[in-house]
Amino acid sequence: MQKPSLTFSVHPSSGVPIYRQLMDQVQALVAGGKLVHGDTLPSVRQMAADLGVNMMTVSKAYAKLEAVGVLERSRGKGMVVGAPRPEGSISQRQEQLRPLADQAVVRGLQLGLKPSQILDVFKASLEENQP
Amino acid sequence: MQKPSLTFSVHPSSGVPIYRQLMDQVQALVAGGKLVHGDTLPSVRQMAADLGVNMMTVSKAYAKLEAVGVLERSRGKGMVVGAPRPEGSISQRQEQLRPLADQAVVRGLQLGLKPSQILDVFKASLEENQP
DNA sequence: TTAACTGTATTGCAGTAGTAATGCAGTCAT
DNA sequence: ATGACTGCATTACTACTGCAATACAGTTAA
Repeated sequence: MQKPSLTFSVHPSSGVPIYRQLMDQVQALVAGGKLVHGDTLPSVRQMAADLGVNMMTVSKAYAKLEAVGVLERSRGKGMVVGAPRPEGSISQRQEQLRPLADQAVVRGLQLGLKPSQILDVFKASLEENQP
Repeated sequence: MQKPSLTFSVHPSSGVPIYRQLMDQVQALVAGGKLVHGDTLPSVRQMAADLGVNMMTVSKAYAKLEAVGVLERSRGKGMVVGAPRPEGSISQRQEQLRPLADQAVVRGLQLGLKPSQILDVFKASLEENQP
């Protein structure tokens, strides 16, 4: 199933690599449930044309997303959103999340925010990304 | 004031650049209150010898930390932990934290964790980094 | 002043990241 | 079988990153 109105955008001179901007957007859509198992994404050529970039750049993003388990790809067909496949126990997965959490927390403290104020940011982010 | 027992460590082949590993450690110590305004850090040569790396690598880490406002440096003297200087309103600073929070949240969702489980990770991280 | 400490600027170099042009290869409707 | 669509591998080039060797420059106490 092709989702009609998914629009992506990249900012080539933002410092963040194009392929990564694209990855993040797809990943957020999947994590947030806007894209679910079975949905297809625009072809590399389509997406490349839309964004005005080389198709290999798009391909690279897709490839990395497959490596992470977000997408499944097959030559001649297209890119499809993969089935969610949680690996390991809950606490193991929580452990994996820890470094990112630490990074954010340290940054928050360094901004002079109180723990409760930092927590509020996390809560807000959770609400907005809620599936 | 020199803190006697601060020990740093780097893992050169971890993929994370040495200077960044060092930055993160110092930054975490400052954010967590283990290093406060006025404390001095080991000299670049000292630190370089301890870690077994080039002193320019240490210097680079220190330089970046100064750019971020964590340290103050002056030639001939040494590196000193700067005064905390929160900029902008609370909500402005919370806004700055938002991208990092989003990144962590998306990752958590992608790991198949429930919002409450993600929040638990954040709380745990906050406790451990508490000033 | 000088010794012994501080950090810095310059330069070089190897490795990698990011992007792209182009041709190859699988799939499917006709 | 063929055309039109899929994604992929190869190659190449640029720019940047990370690290280091070395020489320079400020500070302070004797």
